Amino acid sequence: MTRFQAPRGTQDVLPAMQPYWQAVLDAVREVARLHGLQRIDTPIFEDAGVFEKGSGDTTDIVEKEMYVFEDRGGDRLALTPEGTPAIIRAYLEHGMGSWPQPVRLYTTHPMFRYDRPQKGRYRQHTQFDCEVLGSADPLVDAEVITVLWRLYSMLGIRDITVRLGSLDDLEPRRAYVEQLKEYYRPHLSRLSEDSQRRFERNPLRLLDSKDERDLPFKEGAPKLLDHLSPAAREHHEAVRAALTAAGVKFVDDPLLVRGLDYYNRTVFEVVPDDDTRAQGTIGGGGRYDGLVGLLGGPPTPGIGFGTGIERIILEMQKHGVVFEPAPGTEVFIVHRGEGSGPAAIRLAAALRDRGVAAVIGESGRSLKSQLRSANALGARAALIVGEDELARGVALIKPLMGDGEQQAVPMEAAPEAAVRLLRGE
RNA sequence: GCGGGCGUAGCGUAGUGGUUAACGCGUCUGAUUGUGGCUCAGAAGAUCGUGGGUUCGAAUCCCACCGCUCGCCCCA
Repeated sequence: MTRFQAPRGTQDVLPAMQPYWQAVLDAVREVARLHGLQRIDTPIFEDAGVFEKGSGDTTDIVEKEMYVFEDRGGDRLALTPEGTPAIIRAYLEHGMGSWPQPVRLYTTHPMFRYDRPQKGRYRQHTQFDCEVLGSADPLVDAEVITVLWRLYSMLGIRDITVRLGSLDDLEPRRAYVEQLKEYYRPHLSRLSEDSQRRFERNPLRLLDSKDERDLPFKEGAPKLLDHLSPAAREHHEAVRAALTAAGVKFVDDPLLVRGLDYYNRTVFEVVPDDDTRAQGTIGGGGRYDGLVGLLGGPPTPGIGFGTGIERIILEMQKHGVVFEPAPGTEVFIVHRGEGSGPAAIRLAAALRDRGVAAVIGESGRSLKSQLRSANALGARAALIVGEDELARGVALIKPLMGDGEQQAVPMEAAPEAAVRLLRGE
């Protein structure tokens, strides 16, 4: 009999890791409140078309990483590989276009991508996703970036930089890409295999190559940021000015290209200053003014980001963020002998009615063993109900912190006595 | 999809051709009959990732597969 394992690229979040998750989720909630973001939850799976149309069916995410399946009714469904198209689907489905604009939404949602796992990359991960729909204002771009910035700072993550780029609008970008291809075409045979592929598939990525064979050509290549259309140039400058005003540490990154087709104008990533690996990126996003239209809606501008909670936690650990053990059991109920079980249950219920965390020892274990459990759980007091106590109608209350004496109290008064003891008499 | 590293009790490790695979932590039990932490004693817990090969003999050497992990492509 082979034992089961968690599927490749998935992980169990064990109790010891929960404080990190709790801290991140708390911070997400708080930063969302501060920025006026409203929570939305979309299904784990969607019609596969939402992503094929939305994310773009030539993107890696859709082409090689999406979990697609047919359900018993014959519908083609996909496990959510990224949040934006799903949220836009909901925006359109529920007529959010007639809510006060812009609509500011966020979620934390599991994402699924069939990819080779490695540090910071999993087949199931969780993203904090934020989307603001219905505004083309560059101030909104900056505001969205400050959501990320504030979140990271709340969590003790420092030494990070926002990389800021602009992909211009669709038409001017096409012209630029032609220019770029013209520049590279004569050198094609001397480029790396990766870059030869990029030339066809995603020419913008040519500039992002780290291969030695490609480096000599990068220098003279036309840079997107130097060839922006006037409107995109103005937008980009406005975002920069706003980020400066907000105190966000950022740099222009003329090579920033993102793996999704729908972005235009502002794109950004947040990377740790000491991490150059691709999956060092802890968050990223951009503007997508054409996407709502692609999904069948009226022309509606939008911008958003995703940030991986697992990566945030890795970064927190790198920064030495640690948590006090969460306060657990307050009162441990030790019981022994005939009829003590129901008495213990009754005590536990009475304690919980008073808001006290109570755990009952296991039947049949010695007092010593049960008290050891109490100690292991960090309980601050024990209530002991044995044969003698049952016969006398009392419970023993024993302080486990400090050096108080244990004493007998009437059974009915025991819960209140425990509460008083926890309060410090 | 490509390349590197690693698989020994729940966890961390030792053992690198020779009896019943060792240690620490953790778990459970006990230290005069009903009392935690510290200490002490004992116990349970391992098909040495799986399968094949070499050998008188394999955790140890070889091969394949599986898994984990790190990096590349790409992404959070």
